[in-house]
Amino acid sequence: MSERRVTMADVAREAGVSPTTASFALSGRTDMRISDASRERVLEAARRLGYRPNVTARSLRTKSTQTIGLVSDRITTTPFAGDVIRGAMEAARERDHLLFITEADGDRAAESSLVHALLDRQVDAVIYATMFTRYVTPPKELFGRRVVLLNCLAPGFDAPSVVPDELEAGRDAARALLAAGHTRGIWAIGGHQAVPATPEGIIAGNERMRGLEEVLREGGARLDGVIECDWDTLDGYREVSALLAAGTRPRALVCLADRVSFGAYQALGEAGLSVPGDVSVISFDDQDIASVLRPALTTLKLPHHQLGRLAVELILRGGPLEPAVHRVPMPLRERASLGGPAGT
Amino acid sequence: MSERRVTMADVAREAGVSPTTASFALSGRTDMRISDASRERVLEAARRLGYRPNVTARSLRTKSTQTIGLVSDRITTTPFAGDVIRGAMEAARERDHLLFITEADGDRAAESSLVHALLDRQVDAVIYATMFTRYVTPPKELFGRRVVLLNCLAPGFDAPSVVPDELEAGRDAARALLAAGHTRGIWAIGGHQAVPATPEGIIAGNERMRGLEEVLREGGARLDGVIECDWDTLDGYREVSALLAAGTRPRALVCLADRVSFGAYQALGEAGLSVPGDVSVISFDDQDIASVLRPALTTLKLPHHQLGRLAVELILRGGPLEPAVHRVPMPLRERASLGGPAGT
DNA sequence: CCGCTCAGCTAAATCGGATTAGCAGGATGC
DNA sequence: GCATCCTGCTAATCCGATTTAGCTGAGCGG
Repeated sequence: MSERRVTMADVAREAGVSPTTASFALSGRTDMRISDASRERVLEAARRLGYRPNVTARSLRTKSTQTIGLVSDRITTTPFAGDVIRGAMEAARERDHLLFITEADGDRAAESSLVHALLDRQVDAVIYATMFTRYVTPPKELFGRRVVLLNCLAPGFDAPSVVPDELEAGRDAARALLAAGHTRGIWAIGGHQAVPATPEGIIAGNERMRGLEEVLREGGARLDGVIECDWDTLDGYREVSALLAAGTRPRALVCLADRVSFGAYQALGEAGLSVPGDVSVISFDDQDIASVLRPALTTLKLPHHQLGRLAVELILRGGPLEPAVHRVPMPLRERASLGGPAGT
Repeated sequence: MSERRVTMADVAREAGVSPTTASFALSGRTDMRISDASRERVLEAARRLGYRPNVTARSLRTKSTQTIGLVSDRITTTPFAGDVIRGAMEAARERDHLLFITEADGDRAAESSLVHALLDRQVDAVIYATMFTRYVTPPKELFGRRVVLLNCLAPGFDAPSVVPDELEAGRDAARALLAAGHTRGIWAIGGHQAVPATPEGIIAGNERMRGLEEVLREGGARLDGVIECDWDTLDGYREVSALLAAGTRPRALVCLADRVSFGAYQALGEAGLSVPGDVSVISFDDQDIASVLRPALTTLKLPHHQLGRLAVELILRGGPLEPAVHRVPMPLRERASLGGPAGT
C-alpha cells in the first residue's frame, strides 16, 4: 500500500556492496565471511534508509512466514474466549509472529475453506480451537500439517492438545469445600453435561464431577445430590428454586458453571437466604460476571489465557509436534461466596 | 509446512502448456487469447492435482496479499469486542480476505512495532481500533497508508472513521421513555463521562446525554437530575442507593451503561423497588449481561458487529479511503425493564 | 617464482507466481 | 503473390528476498 518500500537492493546500493553481501550482513550470518567494515556500512545504510525486510518476499525462499493461523468454531464470540486469543497473541508477539484469526462457526465447509485460506498464505502452523472442551475431527486439509489442538482432543490425529485440567479443578473445588468445613448438605448443580456423541469423560462436566466426588469421598464427605441441568442462568435459577421449594436446605452449592451460580444467587436471594451466611457457593469458569456478583463468586478459573499461550509456545518451540495432551491448571479464585457451613 | 505444494509449473506441465498459458487460464483473464481447449485442459489439470495458488508468492508481483491487519488498544479483552472482530472477519471472508488481529494494550511502542509487523507482511490495509469511542493519534507508521479508524476519531488524519451513532441513541432512549409515558422523575445515572483530554463531545457519554436531553425537552419532559459517576456496577449500586436513601423516588432511570444498570438493579432490589413496576430502567450498550438480568434490560445496543463489518467493507470497496465519519445506528433492544410511569 | 590457501566478495539461481514482449503460422486484403 | 493482421501461444523479466557456486587478490610455503 502506497510509497515504495526501501528494498535490500536499495540498502546494498547505498552501502556500495552487492545484494548478497547486504543480505548476509543484515541477517547476521557468520558462515559467510563479511568484513566488519562492510557489515557496519550495510547496517548503517539500512538504518539511514529505514529498511525493513519484506517478510512475505523472504518467506518465498525460506518457507517461513512467521505467521500462525487460528481456526475456531466460534471462539471469538464467547465471553472469555478473547483471553485465548490474547494469550496466543502475546506468546506470538514475543517471538515476532503474527496471528490470523478465523472462525468457522461450526460449519465444516467454512472450516475447510478457512484452512485453505490459511495454507494459501503459507502459515507456519495452525491452531485448531473450540469454545468448549470436546472431541473433534479436524478437517482433512490439516492432516500432515503442523497443528495444535486448543481446548479439544482428536484421538488418532497426530497433534498435541492443550486443555484445562478439569479433573484437578474438581478436586480443588472439593478441597476448598473441605477446608471450609463442609461435609454434608453439599449439592452439585449442573451435573455432568455429558455430550452423548463424545466417548468417555474428558468433557468438563464429567471430569469436574469425578474430581469433586473423589476428593469429597476421601475427605469423608459426600454429595447430597446432583442436579443435572443446562449450564445457564435460567436453569440454575429454576433448579435451585425447585430444590428450596421442596424443603431442602443445602449448605453448599457446587455450581458447574458461573452462569448457573448466577441463577442460584437469584433463587437464594428470593428465598431470603444469604451467601455465604446460609449457603456457600463454589463455581467453575470465572467469567466476567463472577467478580461483579455480590458477594463475589469463588470459582475455578478456566485458564483461557494460558491455553492460548501454551498452544503458541508449543509451535514456536520448534521441532516436531508430538501428540501429547497438555493439561493446564485451573487456578482457584477465592472470593466471598464460600464460607463455613451454616450454623457453625 | 510439510509436503511440497502443487505449483503452477506442475499444472502447466500436466496440461502440456507453458506456465504463462497456465497463469492466464487460471486467472481467467480474457485480454490474452487462450483457446477454450487449452483453458479447459489447464483447469482440468489444476483440479486433478488439487492446485491452489500461493497467495504469498503472488503478492510479490501483484502487491496484494488479500490480508487486512487490525490493531487495537485492548479490544480483544473487552466482553463485546469479540463482535467487532467477528463482524470484520465475516466481511473479510466474503471477499476471501484474512485478518491479522493484534493488540497493543495502550502501549505506543508496542503499537508501532505491531504496525511494522503488519506492514512487513504487506497487509493491504490496517484497521486501527479502540475499545471505547475516543480521539486518537495513530502511530506515524500509519501515515499515508490505507487505514480505517474503528470506534475512534483522529481529526486531521487522512482516514475514514466508523463509530456508533451515540447522539441518535440518546434521542432514541428519550423517545422510548416518552412513548412509555415518562415525563417526570427521570434520572440519568453515569453522566457525561467526559474525558478531559479529548476535544468537544463525540465521546459516548456526551452524545448520549445530548441526544437524550434534546428529545426529552422537545417532548415536554426533562431530567430531574444527572448523577456523574464511573460506568461500573459498583458506582451504579452506590449512587442509586444514595439517591434512594436521600428520599428521592425516581420513576425512570437512564443508565449510561449496562454495568451501571446492573448496580442500579441491586440497589433497587435492596430497597424493595421493582423494575419496571416501580422504576423503569433504560440503558446503553447491550452487554451479555443485559439479557440475563431479571427483568431483562431494555437497552440501546452498541453495534460492534456492524462496526467491524463496515470497517472492512470500506477497505474492500476499493478506491481511495476518504476521511469521512461513518455513524452506525445503535438499535433499541426492547426487553422488560421499561414500563409506564409508576402509579399510572 | 609458482602454486595453494583463504578471506572477502559477487554473479546467478531460486522461490511461485504475474506480466510484457514477441514469435509462428494461418487467414485476409489487394 | 506479398504484406498485413490476428490468433494462440511461449520466452524472458520481475517482484524482494535467500542461498549456492564461483571469482579475485593477498599471503604464504617451498
